[in-house]
Amino acid sequence: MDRIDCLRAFVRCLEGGSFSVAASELGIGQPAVSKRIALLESEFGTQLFFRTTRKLRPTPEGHRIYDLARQILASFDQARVNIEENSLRPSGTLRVSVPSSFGRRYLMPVIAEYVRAYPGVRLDLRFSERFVNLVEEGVELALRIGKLESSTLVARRLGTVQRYLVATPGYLGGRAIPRTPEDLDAHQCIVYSRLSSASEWIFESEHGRHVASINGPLLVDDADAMQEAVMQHLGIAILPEWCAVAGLRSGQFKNLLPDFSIAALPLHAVYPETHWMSLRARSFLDLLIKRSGQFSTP
Amino acid sequence: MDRIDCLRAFVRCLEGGSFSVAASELGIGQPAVSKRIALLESEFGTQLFFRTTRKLRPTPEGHRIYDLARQILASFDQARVNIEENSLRPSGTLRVSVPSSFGRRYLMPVIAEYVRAYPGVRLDLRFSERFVNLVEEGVELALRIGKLESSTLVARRLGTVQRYLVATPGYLGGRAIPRTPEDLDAHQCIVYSRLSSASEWIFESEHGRHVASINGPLLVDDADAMQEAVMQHLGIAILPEWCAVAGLRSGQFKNLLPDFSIAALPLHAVYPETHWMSLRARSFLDLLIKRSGQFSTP
DNA sequence: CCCGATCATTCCCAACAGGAATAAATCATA
DNA sequence: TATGATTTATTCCTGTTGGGAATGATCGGG
Repeated sequence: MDRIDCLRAFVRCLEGGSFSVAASELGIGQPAVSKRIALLESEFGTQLFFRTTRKLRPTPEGHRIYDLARQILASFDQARVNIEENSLRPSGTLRVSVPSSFGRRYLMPVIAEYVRAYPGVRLDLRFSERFVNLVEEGVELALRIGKLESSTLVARRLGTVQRYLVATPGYLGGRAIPRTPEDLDAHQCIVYSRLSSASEWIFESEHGRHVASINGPLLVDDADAMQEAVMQHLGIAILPEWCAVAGLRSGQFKNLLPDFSIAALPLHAVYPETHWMSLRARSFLDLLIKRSGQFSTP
Repeated sequence: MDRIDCLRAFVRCLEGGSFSVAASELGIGQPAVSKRIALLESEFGTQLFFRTTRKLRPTPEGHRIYDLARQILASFDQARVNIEENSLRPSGTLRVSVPSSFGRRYLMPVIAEYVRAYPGVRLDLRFSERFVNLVEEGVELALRIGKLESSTLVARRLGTVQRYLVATPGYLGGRAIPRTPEDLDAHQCIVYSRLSSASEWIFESEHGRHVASINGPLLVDDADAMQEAVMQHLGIAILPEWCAVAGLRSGQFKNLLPDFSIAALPLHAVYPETHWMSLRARSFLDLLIKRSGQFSTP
């Protein structure tokens, strides 16, 4: 028997002066009220009402309990209201894990829109290339680029990230421009260390699959840093589109092996499976989905 | 499911950082804890913990609920303690209904003893000749003299009140002293109006039962007033022993018809039947029983 | 003295809480 | 990579219990 309900019944009885009235107010039968009061009385080991079939008068103990019951019910209802009113409008702290360079480049407009739309939410952006443990860090939503490791997380695909093999004319000057993946063997390759394919790059062409084994001198775990390294003429790298496009358009970067395609990477939002996804996370995800067209540069 | 217990489980989980630990602390199984948290989550419509099998971290809503839950549990436990500590020692207001003159004469020593013994109790003595409605007036215990009307009250016999037919020499002077009940017809009889036998007095002798019909000019509903009337030489009255004895001993009163006995009246303590008689009432009743020997003058 | 109102009790049924067993997941370690 | 230990979720089963209808008892009024 729910003691909150018992206390509620008790309060109604005391205020209404009758078990039957309280019963109909509570939408239950009169026997239920009798039992709830009886249960409270045995719970506290004391009588709460002097009562006959006609009169109902609280005992001194009843009066004492009444005050405390009001307090308890107020706290409980406050808890409910507190939560409910905050579930009409997103609120609380929403912690989101975002790949650093992707986030900085593509996400900021969405972030701005979200922050403006939901002023009740405190957004805690965690930029990181790592696949953080969501639960441990209290992260409700994460964006992830690349093939997902199997997990219990729910994944929602948001888009696709194209990648380009690029280098600067400054680096290429004097070197033989690669025509096939195999030619990369003779080049300085800058490797993104977080992908599983760190030691080999895979290309597809009409003739099938080509695997180039890489022995570059530089491993980096940040796309922006990799782009910077390319701009410093340090070598050839596979850059995600948001790092490559500007340079390609301006002519700073040359797109190498244009006839060989590099597998695009999927972009996912992932989150723990739960019966009760918070509204703040839900609305963030919805906004991500709505704006997912912006996550690539046509 | 008791939401108080659910909140308790929730608090233990948050503080202990684990469902299992909370379960063993609460002396229940781990599945029970899982279910209680799940119930709270559906109650509030929000997730309370980010959790995997290894980590447990409260959500923002969980934190908010935590504070309120602590408050609720504190109130509840306070209610319990409040009541329990007051049921070790009698406390509260004990309202007792007492026949006026009997109470003033015989009860005061017991009252004094009770008040000294149980300083936590506020004793609310209601002197009245009426048989008050206990529940309506919030009276937990009543002393009643005379035959009890049938009722649902529990009655505990405390003793017997002897009655005497008395008058003053001052009244009798010049009149014929009654020798038989029938002689009372020629006398001024002072009648106690509360007894059912208001219009006739009944005597017993070795020859059987005698009924004297009374036509006194004075009806009184207070024994002390009746005694006073006798002392004013207004007539003959049946006085309870505590009103009669002093006068009889001092010679102020003459005991009439000594060969005819007047039915003694029973003295009862009555109280509503209840599963949870308060300790204050219980101890008062116990004291009454222990001291019931004082309720007559040998 | 009967009638209406009210509370307590009984009885029955559906719902549910609780535990054991099991599944699933996570993390550490070999 | 595989295994084991630990922890939570789920399932299934059973005993308990909450709830209502019906009934009984009591009170107060006409």
